Amino acid sequence: MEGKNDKDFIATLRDHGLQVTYQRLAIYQALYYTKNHPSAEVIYQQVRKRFPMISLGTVYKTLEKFFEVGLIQKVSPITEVARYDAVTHPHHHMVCLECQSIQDAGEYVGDQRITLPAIEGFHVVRQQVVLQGYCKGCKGNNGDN
Amino acid sequence: MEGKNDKDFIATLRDHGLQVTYQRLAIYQALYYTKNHPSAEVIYQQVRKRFPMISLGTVYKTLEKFFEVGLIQKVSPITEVARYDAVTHPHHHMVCLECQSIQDAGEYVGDQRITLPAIEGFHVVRQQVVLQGYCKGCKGNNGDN
DNA sequence: ATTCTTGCAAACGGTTTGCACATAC
DNA sequence: GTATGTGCAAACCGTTTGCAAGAAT
Repeated sequence: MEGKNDKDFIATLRDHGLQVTYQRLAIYQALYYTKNHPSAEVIYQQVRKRFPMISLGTVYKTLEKFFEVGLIQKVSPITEVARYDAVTHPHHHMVCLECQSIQDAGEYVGDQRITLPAIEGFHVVRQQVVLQGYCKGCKGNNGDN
Repeated sequence: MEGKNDKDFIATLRDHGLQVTYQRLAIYQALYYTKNHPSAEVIYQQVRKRFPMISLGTVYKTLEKFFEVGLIQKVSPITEVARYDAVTHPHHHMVCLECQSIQDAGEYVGDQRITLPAIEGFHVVRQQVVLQGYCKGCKGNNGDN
């Protein structure tokens, strides 16, 4: 996981059906060697050190492309815009990937102990399970995955 | 939970230390009687049917205020801007409420069966646990909760 | 009377888009 | 040579902000 050279990265891009450019290489490497889940802006600043002529637009387009072919993950936001809920006690949500609807999915956060390793040093205030998928109405007409 | 009248709603607002206006009443009622987790825009359109002079800015300010005093919940987005991750296999995330940093929190989504009732009709593609709290560096200097 | 809220419009910031030029294959 | 990607700048859209007028206590 450490000793990856340019050839490996190029192969990875090709394996995902992507045309290889040095911009894509730089962007993927920058992301690969970061544990921080950086934003597009942060990646842009990082890559710019080596390639000052790169544009922020390219970073956005490239990340979106990477995400489309499954090379990287988009951590958040879950929905494009903020959504509100009059129900204040903690509960889970099911978000439809097609129509963006959100349904409640049970009220078991408090009871249900989600045991995870390696959270020493992290003080948990809230925990929420987000289920992404297709709701009743949208099932069937899903293109991706 | 059904037979709430205006007086009840007014009391609820007062209980949360809020000054009562008909705009706030309308916004809260609109949200209260919706299971859809609507966006600010949707709430605006809804309320506008009864009060055509209301402004979108007021809806935003009001929802933010409601959220501050704990009257409603903001479902998403978890972070303000999109964040990316070269690690593609499903795993949980810890999001710091202070510095917005994101750490991985284990890779147990696949194994860990999160059993929830009432998800018939919903086809789950991904499930993710989001832990919100304070990271090592930010612990202590937290103002809210 | 004072403080808080509203409405309007402008500003803001992250993201997307259109297009001419450049590059990968 | 053709299709695809890049850079730039403008557009876009959800959200926030500033301020004067209005309403709540």
